[in-house]
Amino acid sequence: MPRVVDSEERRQELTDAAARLIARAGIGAATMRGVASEAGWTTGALTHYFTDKRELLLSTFKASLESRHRQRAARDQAGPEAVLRATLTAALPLDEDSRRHWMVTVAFCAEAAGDAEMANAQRDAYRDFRASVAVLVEQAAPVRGPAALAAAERLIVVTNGIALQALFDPVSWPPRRQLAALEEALEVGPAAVLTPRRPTSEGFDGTTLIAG
Amino acid sequence: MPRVVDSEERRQELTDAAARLIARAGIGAATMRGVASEAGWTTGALTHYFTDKRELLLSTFKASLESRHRQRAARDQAGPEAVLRATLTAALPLDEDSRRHWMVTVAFCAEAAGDAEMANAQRDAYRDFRASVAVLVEQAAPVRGPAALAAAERLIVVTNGIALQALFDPVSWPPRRQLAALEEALEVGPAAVLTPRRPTSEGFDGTTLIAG
Amino acid sequence: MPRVVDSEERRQELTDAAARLIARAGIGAATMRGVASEAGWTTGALTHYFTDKRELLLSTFKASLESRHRQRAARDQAGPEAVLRATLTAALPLDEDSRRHWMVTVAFCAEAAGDAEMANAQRDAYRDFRASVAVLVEQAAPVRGPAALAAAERLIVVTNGIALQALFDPVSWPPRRQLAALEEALEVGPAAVLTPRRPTSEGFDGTTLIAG
Amino acid sequence: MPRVVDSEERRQELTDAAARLIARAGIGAATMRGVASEAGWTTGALTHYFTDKRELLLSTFKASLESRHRQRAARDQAGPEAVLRATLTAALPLDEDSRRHWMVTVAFCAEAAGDAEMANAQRDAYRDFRASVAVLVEQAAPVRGPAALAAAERLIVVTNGIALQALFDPVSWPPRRQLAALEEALEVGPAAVLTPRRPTSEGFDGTTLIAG
DNA sequence: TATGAATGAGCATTCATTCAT
DNA sequence: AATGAATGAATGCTCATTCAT
Repeated sequence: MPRVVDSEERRQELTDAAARLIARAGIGAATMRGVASEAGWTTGALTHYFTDKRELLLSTFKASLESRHRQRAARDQAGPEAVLRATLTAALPLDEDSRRHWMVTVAFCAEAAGDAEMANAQRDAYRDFRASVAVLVEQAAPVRGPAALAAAERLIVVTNGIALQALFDPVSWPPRRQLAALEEALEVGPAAVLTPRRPTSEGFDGTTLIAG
Repeated sequence: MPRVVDSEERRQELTDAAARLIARAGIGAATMRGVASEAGWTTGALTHYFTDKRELLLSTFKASLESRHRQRAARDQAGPEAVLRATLTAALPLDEDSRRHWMVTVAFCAEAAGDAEMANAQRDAYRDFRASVAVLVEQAAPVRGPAALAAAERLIVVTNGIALQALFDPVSWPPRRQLAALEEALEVGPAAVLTPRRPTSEGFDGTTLIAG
Repeated sequence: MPRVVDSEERRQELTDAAARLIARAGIGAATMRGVASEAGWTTGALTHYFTDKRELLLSTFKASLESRHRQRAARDQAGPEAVLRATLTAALPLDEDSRRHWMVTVAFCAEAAGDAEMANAQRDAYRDFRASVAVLVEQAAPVRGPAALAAAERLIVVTNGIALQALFDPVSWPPRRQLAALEEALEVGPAAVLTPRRPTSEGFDGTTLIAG
Repeated sequence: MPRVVDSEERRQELTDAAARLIARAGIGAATMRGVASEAGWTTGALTHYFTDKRELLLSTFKASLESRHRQRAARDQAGPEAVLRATLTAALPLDEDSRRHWMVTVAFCAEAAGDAEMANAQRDAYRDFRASVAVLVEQAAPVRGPAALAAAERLIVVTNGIALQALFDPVSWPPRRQLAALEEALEVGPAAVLTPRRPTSEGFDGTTLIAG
């Protein structure tokens, strides 16, 4: 009998390394050698678990999504409003981990152009997320069906918009600002589905932070 | 006597080719050979106008921005509200050209990780855009200073959020839907700075479109 | 107690798979993985029975020879003329099996260049065959000693010449033509050691077959 | 203007190196790096002139044939008997050069299995040779049409048979013996189309040479 | 100015081989 | 006996880059 190995765990280990590398040094640095080295393995081990680089990248993207989903599921015991808030919050690049997911997503988008399968994977992931948020909206607010889906899209518009700016200009968009902007959108305007959590005196005023 | 060549025009020609290639086939296809071939030149011509690949990419990104700015400037004769609308609209991937700019931006973001100069170029481009929009807001609405900047950010949040979803799922986000979503955000909620243009019965209901 | 395994039988099984693969897909396809897969085993099993790839190839060549010898021995009960005829006939690529032996031989020749041990194995195999044929000639015809050896060489010249052409152009050299050409050489000219078997009206006229 | 290079000459230079390497160290040694090194160039130069390894191998085989043809053409001024003799003689591995052609041919055969295009190239080369020899037979002997083609095949059978044995066992088959065996076949038996050149007392007795 | 020949490092991938189980 | 995880060197090939013309 050969050495017993948890194949899925090893794959996870390797896609984690790939995600780290992509987030830290760009998609261009995500070579087979680079990923193997980041993971502390050899290239041979990499090809043992992934047929080729494309599959590694695809798996890295999917694992990154899985990881977000698992985090989301872990919060499912709270009330529906809290869960919706937490779900959208988890989609913001607030810490190293979520920022990494965003970098993987963007890198994957840049790589997916001209690759139908990758583009579809990304589109499906987005639609899944939209559907999940719609369900949460139905649970948290008195909207149903198409209206819930439209509300979900409005919320994702705001979340993604914040995330992208934070990705481009992290200094101007520290976690506190991202959260304030999301909170405001959730409570005011077309994306508003939640009642204000607290009469925050802080507001959404980023200008004082654009020092750098 | 050497042939007279408009150096700037040639560079534009080459960065256009690079942008086309990146948008069509992904950042991975943007090799020196590939870009030269797309432009109808040889690699030698490429290295004649750009010291190396990095400069080519950086120039492609900057040229892509320039191109957007030029389009924006071309509309400056209209009223301030119209100019603001047009500016944000121009930031949406509504046609081949603007979609190309977005793909370049995303590719550049994926490439910029771990490259301070590239990351700064992207951040500065974002800040320039924010400042431009803030000026337009001051001209179009009764807000000034930091409040105008915050309003600009809100508007960019919405614009980028729509753009990113449209990039991931073009089928669900045809031009008409993108415009409706932007219009709604401009007129309702925290990002609202404009008075409704028309009592549109259409609204922002994407659900009927999410069939495919 | 370890499983009881007929080691020799297993080696035969593996070299057979190697021969099949070489004949079907060329020497380049004869990788350790490929041979193991063709045999229905893993690479580990392969290295269990052969110290390395070189030994596998050498064994495959030798096993291919053994197999021919065994077929020859099986016919030894017939009269000397028939045995000589059968021996040379068996050296022609008339069916899948003998064609396979020829492909292994050729592949081995291509591989043996620059490898003294392999080259010697091939030379010795050739000399063994020559000696065997010489003995059969002595039994079948009234020639002895050096003259029998020279006659054997003449016969092998013809046999190999037919075989090589049949290998290059199987369509022009179907089994019937190969046999006719051999028969003619055995009965006429410098290689003739046998009396004509039958006054064949067919003759050796390949031209009608070279249509395709 | 770039450096002026005779592209065809360079290709010839590279395929020559490949042929040398294949003959000296076997088809397994004919790697891109190995061939480049043998030729005194880099791998980059190799891929500049050949799209991939397969094309290099195919070109090497074809160039090897071309070379034989050129040598044949150079003798075309002599009388028809001499030309036929010279053509068949040139097909024997008598010197380094012709031996190299044979090794390339054999290596190519081992590689061609499972590659239809390569196999066809080899078959066509064989058929071309057969047709050429048939023409020479018509010029040198009073046979025409199908009979000439059959005679050509008989001669090639002998030539190839001698060559293959000489390839396997060069010590037993020095040039003198190869020539004697060919001469004998040309003048006696089914392949005889020529009148004896001289009443040689030497005959075809290889046995005294099989010392080593 | 522009070419394309040439470089050689680096790429993804395949391979023979080792070895713990 | 047999597995298959793991290695790392080597492979074919692509690439950015240089440079003589």
